[in-house]
Amino acid sequence: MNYWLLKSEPDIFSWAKLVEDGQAMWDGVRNYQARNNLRSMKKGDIFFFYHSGKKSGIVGLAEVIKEYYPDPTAKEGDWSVVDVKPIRQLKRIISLNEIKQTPQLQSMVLVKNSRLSVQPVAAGEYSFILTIEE
DNA sequence: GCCAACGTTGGC
DNA sequence: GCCAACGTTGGC
Repeated sequence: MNYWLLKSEPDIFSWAKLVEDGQAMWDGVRNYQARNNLRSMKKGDIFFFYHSGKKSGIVGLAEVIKEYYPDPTAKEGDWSVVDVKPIRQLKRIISLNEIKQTPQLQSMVLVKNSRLSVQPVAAGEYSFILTIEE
């Protein structure tokens, strides 16, 4: 079991939309590093759903329900998608600002490479974030 | 809306 | 293969 963090612009695809739809195909990834991470995701892996933009932060927990397959929205190139479903919303949004100010989370990819849209999360980081959720 | 950081493209 | 120019992302 691995943990991840996937980013989305809420105007493009939001947590609310994922909950409303019940599941989704995570398409549109056009960055090789992000794509490779996407391909490493296994069925049952859990990830943080992160909203980028004005109110950037982690909003929910979701799960991979289907491993990678070709991205039907890609006109050219070798791109992939996975299918996901929501698990639950976090009790509060864990903002990027808070993550940056939390010493235990300084090694997160989010802090070091904020642009990567599909990134791994260490098990320790995952469990720590859940402890500060309350 | 600006701009820093990063990735990609293409000329040489 | 280097690197300048350009495009995109995303925080502020």
